[in-house]
Amino acid sequence: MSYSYKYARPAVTADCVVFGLDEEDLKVLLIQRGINPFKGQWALPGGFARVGEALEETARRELEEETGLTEVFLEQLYTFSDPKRDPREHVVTVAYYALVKLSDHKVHAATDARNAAWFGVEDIPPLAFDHDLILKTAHERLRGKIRYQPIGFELLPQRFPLRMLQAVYEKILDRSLDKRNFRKKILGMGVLDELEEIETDVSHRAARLYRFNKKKYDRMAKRGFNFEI
Amino acid sequence: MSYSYKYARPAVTADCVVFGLDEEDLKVLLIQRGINPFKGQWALPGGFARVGEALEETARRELEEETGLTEVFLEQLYTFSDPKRDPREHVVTVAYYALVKLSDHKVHAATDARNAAWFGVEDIPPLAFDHDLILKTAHERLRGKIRYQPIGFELLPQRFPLRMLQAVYEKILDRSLDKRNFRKKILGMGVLDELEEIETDVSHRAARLYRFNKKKYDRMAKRGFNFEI
DNA sequence: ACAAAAGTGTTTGTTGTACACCCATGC
DNA sequence: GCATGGGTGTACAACAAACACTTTTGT
Repeated sequence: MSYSYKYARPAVTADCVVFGLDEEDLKVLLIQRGINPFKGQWALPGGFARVGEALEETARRELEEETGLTEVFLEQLYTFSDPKRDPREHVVTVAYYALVKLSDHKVHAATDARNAAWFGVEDIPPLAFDHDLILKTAHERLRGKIRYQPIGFELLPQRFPLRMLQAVYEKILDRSLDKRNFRKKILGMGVLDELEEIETDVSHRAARLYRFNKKKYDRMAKRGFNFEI
Repeated sequence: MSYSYKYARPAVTADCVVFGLDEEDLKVLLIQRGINPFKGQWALPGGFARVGEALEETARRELEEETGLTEVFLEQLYTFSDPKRDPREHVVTVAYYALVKLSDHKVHAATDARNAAWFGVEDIPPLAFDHDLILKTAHERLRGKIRYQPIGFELLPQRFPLRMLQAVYEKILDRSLDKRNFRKKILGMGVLDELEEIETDVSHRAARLYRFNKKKYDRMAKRGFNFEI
């Protein structure tokens, strides 16, 4: 069985750059390719589009199949279409980036896909295809976007101490921030709910926990409020 | 002759949202479709990708074929892949937006394509496919991007008075700006060359002309300078 | 002389930035 | 009692915003 078209068509794929954050680093999820080309090399999770499926669905489906991840924050990044980016033939790939709460998802990735692993963004092995370029583009987008969109929360558990939120920004922007100014600014925005809870299992004074209030943010955004760190 | 593939493939197209600015309005270039589907309706210029051609090339090629425009500022916007966006079959389109200096290009569009025309962004006829959505997305992108990237100059002739630059911002951001503050800010950035020339053929005091100095801007940007209006 | 737009500074309020200490808790 | 991070305020500088009049030129 095969499919015929009057004119030649490029193949279409979706690839995902999945970011997670742990105690040390900003991390990216890679899979080891089981087939040629680039068999055995590390690559971004992704795969071929099915007809009748929007590309975001393709990205989510492949992500689940290859890494077990579901229900992650996912946003389109850029479409890469250099005809030589795949040695086999012209393959257009629509790249997405995802942000996951590593605390929730660490387990899944390990169970569902033995050949998936997290790598520190500063310590990435050579990647298949043009995936270095895609990764670099995603990293730049993340750095740019985190400053004026409230996406940093996607990397944290729902309840988090301010220290962790500050660490998200410091790790992604790659510079240190002043604790007092950071708190003043983020609390001043009024998009965080102060919870009654405090941290547990820490070997020092426990910090108060906060939660991002998306509804409040959406209401404020509609009225012209601009999130910005 | 036809082309066969083991798995079904969506078709791939590139579409362009071409913005221009005249004395009155921000305008968009549309073409009237000569064939079905949507024959006779207005649509964004664009067409099918060729294998071996990067999609930006597709966009530029179709733009020239359909409207006569060449060497415009062109940047990828977003990829639209809803399987129902084309009634015939699943067509993934990679959308671009272009900025043109209407003063230079007005003529070409008229000669090379009788069925191309400029429409004010607030006065767009019903468009084919999901082109309204693409246009809306492009307009939002333009509004967002012009504030922190020096792309407004792409809509002006090389030499322009500050009044015209201010008008670019006012028309795209859709609000009025204070003349003194605007001049202070843009001149303070040091990315404009003050020319010896002044306007001609105006029925009032002629303004000094300026030119955007891209080299200076690039150098400053590399050192962390952020353009922002 | 009139119409049209060019060109120009100052004041005020707001926001960003820099900076250091005491407190609570677990070990 | 010590180590670790939690939590807090102030002063100064930089930037944004509001605002009005004189000058130049063409008709």
